[in-house]
Amino acid sequence: MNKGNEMREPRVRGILPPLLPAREQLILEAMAALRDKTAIEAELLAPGADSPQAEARIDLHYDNKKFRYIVECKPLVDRRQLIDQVRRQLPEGSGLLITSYLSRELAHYCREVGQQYMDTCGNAYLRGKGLFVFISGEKDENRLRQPRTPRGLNASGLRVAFVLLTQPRLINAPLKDIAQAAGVALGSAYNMLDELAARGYLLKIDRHQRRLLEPGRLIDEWAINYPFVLRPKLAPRRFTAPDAQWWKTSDEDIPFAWGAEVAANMMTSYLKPATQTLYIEPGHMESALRTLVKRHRLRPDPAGQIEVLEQFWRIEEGPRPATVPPLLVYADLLAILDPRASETVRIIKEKFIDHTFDSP
DNA sequence: GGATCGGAACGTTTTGCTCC
DNA sequence: GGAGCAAAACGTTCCGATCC
Repeated sequence: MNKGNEMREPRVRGILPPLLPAREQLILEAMAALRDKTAIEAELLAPGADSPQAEARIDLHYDNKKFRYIVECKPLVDRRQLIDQVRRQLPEGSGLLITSYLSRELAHYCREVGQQYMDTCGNAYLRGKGLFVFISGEKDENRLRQPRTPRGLNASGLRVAFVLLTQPRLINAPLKDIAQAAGVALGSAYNMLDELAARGYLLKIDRHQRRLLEPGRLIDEWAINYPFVLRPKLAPRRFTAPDAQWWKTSDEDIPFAWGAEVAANMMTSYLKPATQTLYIEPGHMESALRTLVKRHRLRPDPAGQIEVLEQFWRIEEGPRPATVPPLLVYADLLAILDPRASETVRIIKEKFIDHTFDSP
């Protein structure tokens, strides 16, 4: 807590208990901040016989009077329950909570319940005979300055990016909807949007407006990373079928969507599928597989041409599409590394993906 | 042991309602 | 119409469990 003015070291008296260095530092910083804001001098003391369990005591000197406090030190106070817990531990009237930063709301709560506090940003609530201090709303500058380090796109990041790329209406949707569509937790969706913004893929205009930047570059990065990062987590299973043409049979009653080569065939009529990839909702996985196995006499085979994966996104309302979104077909085909597929890959990208973000 | 993620808790903003 | 309030919706932060 040094804002340009040379700060004197706060006073320390007596042999301090085995206080953790970080806690001692916290108390000293809070004492210095209080002196900066109010000119009230503070003195850190060892706990006395009256308060052997306390972390420390401090004396505040103001107007030729001394105010003694029993200190409870909490590096982080971010919720009311913690304040209530401290209140129960400390003696009424002389108990003092010292923390790194107390938000305006929690500061007001402390005042409401009568819990005196000091923080290292200069916020304080102190009340005694001839003493009244209430400061709240001082910002934690260290916290505000913390930079964010961009990381690579992980599985959750790929999930979120996928729904933004394939369902562009979600870009300005509430976080809750994005999280639900991507199948990730709300906190993860928030972190992943932050991640996309940090990597230059997303511009947060305000609370309700976002814009996808460089979708082409994001599509490329997504397609490159999907086979290695997200795909292995989709519980892949392989099968073979006695009839190589089994996939031509209509299975509309089973909740799955075609990916990779079969999807490419349906979209372009260009590629003759040698392998079949199916995406099934996790909730329907077992029943759908049972039906497929029975109907087409599939049998498990680690080297089989049929691959079954969990569908990782939630589809929009309406009839179930027969194929997965073009972006996923594109990524699956790229991963196959089969020269037969290269022309189809190009057609799918040009015809089904690139135009999606042409207009603003 | 560190990284990641889900979910709870909390803070803030928006929306809807009532009353004047 | 708009001020005031409450509830709902949403965004943000952080803890603890789990995974690697």
